[in-house]
Amino acid sequence: MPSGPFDIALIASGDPAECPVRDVLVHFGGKWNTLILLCLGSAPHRFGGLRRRIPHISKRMLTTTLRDLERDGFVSRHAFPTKLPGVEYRITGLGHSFLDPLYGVLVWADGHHADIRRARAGYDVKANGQARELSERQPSTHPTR
Amino acid sequence: MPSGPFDIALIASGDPAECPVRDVLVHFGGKWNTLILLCLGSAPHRFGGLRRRIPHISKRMLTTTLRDLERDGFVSRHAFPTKLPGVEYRITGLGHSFLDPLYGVLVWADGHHADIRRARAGYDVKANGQARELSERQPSTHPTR
DNA sequence: CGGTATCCAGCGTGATACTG
DNA sequence: CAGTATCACGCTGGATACCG
Repeated sequence: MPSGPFDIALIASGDPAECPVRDVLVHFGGKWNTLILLCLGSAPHRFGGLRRRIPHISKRMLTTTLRDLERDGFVSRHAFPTKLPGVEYRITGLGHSFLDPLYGVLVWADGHHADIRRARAGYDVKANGQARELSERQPSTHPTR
Repeated sequence: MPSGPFDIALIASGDPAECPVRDVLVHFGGKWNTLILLCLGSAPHRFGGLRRRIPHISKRMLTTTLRDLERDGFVSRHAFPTKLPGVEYRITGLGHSFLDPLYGVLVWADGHHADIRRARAGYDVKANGQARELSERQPSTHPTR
């Protein structure tokens, strides 16, 4: 099924605000979104718990990303009004259903990581070789500034 | 299968350059990457052909994104040295295999678009309501600049 | 046709300090 | 504990002009 063409117009259609797919792709673009979703997918977490499980995230980015995910209905926030504030984040049904396609990407990434690195290395040596070739023949067409 | 937890460390591990998953997620993050991949997935395209099929893309962004995809082995470039330059871009085996997880995401996005919009609208009215409530009680704690 | 070069605005992200 | 406020900065992407 996934082998058929997908309608380009669905993504590229005029107004970006009207595009369904971009709304979703945003959650891949963010640096922390997938991490947080993955964490919450395994179990509910408190704010501090998330910070501990996600190595380099700052409080600010954790907050803003959680707000984003909450806004789009991927996670829900539950604050219990104890003396010291305690807040738990859980994944919603919508968020959970999103884990399936996400895992698909992750599995692919894991399986093809080596291929990508190899392609990249090959491309880079080729690019460097050409640059050297050019600069040897024409010391400076563009005077480097 | 996709229901099991995925190792967070795989994504969050110390050095970002060492992370396999981020290498792939980059291709979702870019504004044009998925569009181009989708186009080339249906058939090989010339540079100009891609520009025509992807509404608002500039020459610069088309070039840079194609280079990115080429570097990572998703597409290949074939220039035939005719009088007027002609260049064809094709999707590679690696790129084609990536279409499967990509379609997974796209299908999900299409199916849950309405849910996201609804969640977003609900969140926004709630946020606005709270803001109004606050400003009515305390005219200006922070003098708004 | 298929690009490069250059400049620039905006946004995403990080660091730090303060708050209830 | 769970944030918010503020500033700084780099990178992405857009506009424009030029090139072989």
